Amino acid sequence: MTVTTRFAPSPTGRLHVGNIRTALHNALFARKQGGTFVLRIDDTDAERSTAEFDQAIRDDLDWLGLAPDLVVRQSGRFDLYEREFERLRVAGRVYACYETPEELELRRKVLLGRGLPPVYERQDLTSPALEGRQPHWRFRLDHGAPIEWRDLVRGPQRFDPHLLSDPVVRREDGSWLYLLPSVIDDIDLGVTHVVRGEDHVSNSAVQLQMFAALGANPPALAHEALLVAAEGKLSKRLGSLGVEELRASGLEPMALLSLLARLGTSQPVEAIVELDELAADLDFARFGRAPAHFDLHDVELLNARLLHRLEFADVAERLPDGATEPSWLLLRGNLERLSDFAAWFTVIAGEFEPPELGDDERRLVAKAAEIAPTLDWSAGPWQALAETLKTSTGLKGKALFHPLRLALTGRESGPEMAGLLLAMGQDRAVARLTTAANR
RNA sequence: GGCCCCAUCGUCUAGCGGUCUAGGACGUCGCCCUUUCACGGCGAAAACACGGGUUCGAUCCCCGUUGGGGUCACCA
Repeated sequence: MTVTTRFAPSPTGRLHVGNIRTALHNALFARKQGGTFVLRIDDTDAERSTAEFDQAIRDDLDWLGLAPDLVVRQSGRFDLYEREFERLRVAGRVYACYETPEELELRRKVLLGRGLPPVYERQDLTSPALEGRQPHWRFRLDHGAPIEWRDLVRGPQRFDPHLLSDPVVRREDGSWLYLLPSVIDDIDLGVTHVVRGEDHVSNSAVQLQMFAALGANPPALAHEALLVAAEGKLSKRLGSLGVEELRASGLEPMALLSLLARLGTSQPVEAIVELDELAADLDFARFGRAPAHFDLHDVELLNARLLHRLEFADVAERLPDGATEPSWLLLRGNLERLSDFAAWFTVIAGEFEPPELGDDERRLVAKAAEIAPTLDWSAGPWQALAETLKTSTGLKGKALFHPLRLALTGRESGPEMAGLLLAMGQDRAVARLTTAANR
C-alpha cells in the first residue's frame, strides 16, 4: 500500500506552531514510508479564505523544508462534492433542516441548562411551519452501533453516536462545511493516514460514518495530543506563536522541527540536521497522550546546538562574502543564530571599535602592543605572546587573558584565542592592541 | 453539565505486580579541557499528585478526590 498523508489548513491565517507540528508529522510519515505528502488547501469558506494566506502557507512550508508533493484546493473541487452529496441525499444519509441558528442556539442552552449534552434533535420533517424556508443539510448519523477505531496514538476508540449531533454539511446558500468535503477528498486522493490534533477526535468519529456511507475504507487515524504553553494553550484558534515571528527571529527551521518532531514523544529531543533522520524514527506508538509544553527557549537552545554541528557547505551561501571554511569551523561553536556569524567574522576579517579598558588592563594591552609586532605569526603567536607577557608582568590566568580577549575581540567570551589570533593576522592584532591601549 | 484523554525528576518521557536503591533526554549544578571565557567532554542533584481498596507484595490493577487537556458550531 502506498502511503498518502495530507495537511489541510484553511487559508485564513498564517501557520503557527501547532499547525507546523501537524504538517511535520504528516510530511515525516509520508517520507518515512516513501509515500506522498499532499497539501490540501481547505478554502471552502470563501468569506475568510484569501489568496495571500494560500500563498503564505506554501511559502512557509517551503521555508520549513516541508514542501508538499501535491497541492489541491477544495474550491476547485465543488463538482465532485456536488455529485457525492447527491448520492448521500438520494440514499437518505443527508437530509434537509430548517431551524435557524437562533433556534438551535436556544435549544442548546436549554439542554445544557438541564445538564444534558447539547446534541441536535432531529425534527419532524413534515412540519408545515417549515414551508417556504430554504434548507440547510445534515448528515444522518447511524445510531445503530458504536463508532470504533484503533487510533495510532490513542489506541482503541469508541463513540456512542447518540451523543453526537448530525453534523451540518451544507448551508442554505449551497456552500460547504468542512466535514464532508474533507472525507470526499480523502477518498478521492487516496489518503491512507490522517494525522491531526486530538481536537478532531469527535470529528473523526462522525467522518468514519461518512466514509462508510460513501462506500470507502477509512484511512488510519492518528490523533496527537495538543501542545500547551506556559501562557496558555497553543491550539490553532487561540493566540499562539506564528511562523512569521519564527522566521523573523532568525531561527533555523530544523531547530524548530527537531523540537516539534519529538516533543511529547519518548524520543529524546536533539538538534537534528536532516529531515530524513527525523522521519526515520517517527513512531506514533511513541507519542504521549498528555499535552506537552512547548517552550520557545528550547528552540533557541536547539538552534545553537544545530549551528555548532552544521558544516560549512550547509551554510556557505548564507554567510557573508569572504567567509571561508576555516573561519566557519573556528566560529560556529559560539553562534546562537546564524546571523551572529557576521559580527564574529568582522573580528577576524574586518574592523571594529575596541572597547574602553580600565587602567590596569590598558597597561597590559600596551605591553602586548609592543610585543605583538616582534612575533613570528606563522609559529602560532598566542602562546609566545602570553608567555612573554606573563614573565614581564607577573600576571596569569584571567587577569592576563581577559583584557587581551577584550581588546582583540571586543567580547567577554568566544573561541580560543590561539585560533582567533592566527585568523585575524598580525596587522589587525597589532592595530587593535594599539588603539585599545590608547583609548 | 455530558462524553473522551492524561497524571513519574523543573520539562519531554521509560516503566506494562516483585528485576525500582525508578532508567534516558533537555535544562540546572559540579569537574575536566581552555595557562581566561565560550564550545566540547565527563559526572552529580532531581520524580512515582492525594485517599481508599485488590494482593504475600503496588509506580504498575480497581474506585474516588484533586489537577491538567480536548470536545459537545450553519469554524476548520
